[in-house]
Amino acid sequence: MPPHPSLKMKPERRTRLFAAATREFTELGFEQASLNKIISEVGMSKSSFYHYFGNKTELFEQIFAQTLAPITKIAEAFQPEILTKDTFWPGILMASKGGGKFFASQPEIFNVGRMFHRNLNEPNGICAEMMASPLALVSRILEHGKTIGTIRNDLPTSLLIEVAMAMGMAIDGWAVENIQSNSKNAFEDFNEKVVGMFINVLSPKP
Amino acid sequence: MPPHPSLKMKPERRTRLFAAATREFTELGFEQASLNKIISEVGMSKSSFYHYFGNKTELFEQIFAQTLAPITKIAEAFQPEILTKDTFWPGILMASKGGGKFFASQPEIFNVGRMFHRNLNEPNGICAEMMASPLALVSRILEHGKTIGTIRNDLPTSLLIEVAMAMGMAIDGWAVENIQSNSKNAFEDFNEKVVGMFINVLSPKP
DNA sequence: GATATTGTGGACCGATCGGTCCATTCATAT
DNA sequence: ATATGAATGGACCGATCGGTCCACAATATC
Repeated sequence: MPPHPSLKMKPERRTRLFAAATREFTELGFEQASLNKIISEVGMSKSSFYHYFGNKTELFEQIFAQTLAPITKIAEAFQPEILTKDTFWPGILMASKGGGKFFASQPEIFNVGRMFHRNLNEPNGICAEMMASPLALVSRILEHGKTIGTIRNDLPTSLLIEVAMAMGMAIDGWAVENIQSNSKNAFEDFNEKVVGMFINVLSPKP
Repeated sequence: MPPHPSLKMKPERRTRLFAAATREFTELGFEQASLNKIISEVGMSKSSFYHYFGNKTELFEQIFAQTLAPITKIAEAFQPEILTKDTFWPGILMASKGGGKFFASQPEIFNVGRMFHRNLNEPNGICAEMMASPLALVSRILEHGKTIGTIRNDLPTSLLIEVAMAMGMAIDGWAVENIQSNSKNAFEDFNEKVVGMFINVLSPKP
């Protein structure tokens, strides 16, 4: 893959464009988002935009590529099969904290993540593709957890995935709007409680 | 409130219109749904439509009024304050089963419910209004549960609401697509497990 | 059968959409 | 100074949107 043409843009301009686009995509969803509004917001003309991007979709994809793709790389390197009955949940918790740090280090990633979530169910299927490998990872984690007895076996994995994803998104959305305190303790406490909720739902029931 | 003009339509035609609209609204969301497509699908002209409806929004609202409003009436009559420590979760389970029966008795309500969920986050705010009282009810249930010690007190109610709602929607969506067996036993089992998941997440933690 | 009311087809409207096109400007390298 | 390619402004395109309007058809009332 050759480098994307938009990388030739003046970085500051590219950043402002991406910020405006992220806001618009998040608020309205991909289809409903107005490309006209995005570019007029940053004072860019149609021809300039189409000089750097083939179409609206490419803008979306480039934002993803710049901020979220590195995370999926990390996630792909994660080997759930290594986890044992004793290390399973601590491993998840550690990964969660690590991910949290990564997120905290570049805050705009929160917004991109929300944009991503917001558009998962759009009929264009852009996100569905990008989500394929992370989804497969979650599936692997849950299936492995079932074999070693740390994940409940009485409900289908597909349901557990849906529920876990929905919980994660809900918690993330709530956190973005309600946690402004940067108190590190509070954040760690919260993180542990969140993982606790997943344990409550997903671990085997008597 | 005078009766809505659309009630004068030939019932069979109204039903077909509502079915097509529900499908479109569910698949694409309110804004993205094409009114042109809906009416052409049922062979109705623009003028006919606007003879019975003031605008696109009224169509959405009428579908809601016809199928979901009765449920919210029932929900509003529900008095969570009556529940005690012993009757809390059994009461919820019973209500859940009752609701399930009501749903099962008129299957198209599933589709309308999904349409409703699908559009909750749309920026038009139509659903947000309709959702106000059900949301308030959930809030009352959780707050009351906190005072009698059946709901965990270590996390804010607003977060618990978000998580519970997200779980419910995820489970509902999964069930609609994956439960076709009409085996009554299987359904009751599933219902109990679902309530169990809510108990796992929401009940107090040591 | 004449009259009034209700229902209907379809052309039309302004707005907005994503996307194209081209003439001009700007920067850079020789 | 000039040639060259990248960058830009802005008019324009066809399509689609929700919604309006009016002339005509159907139905009901007398």
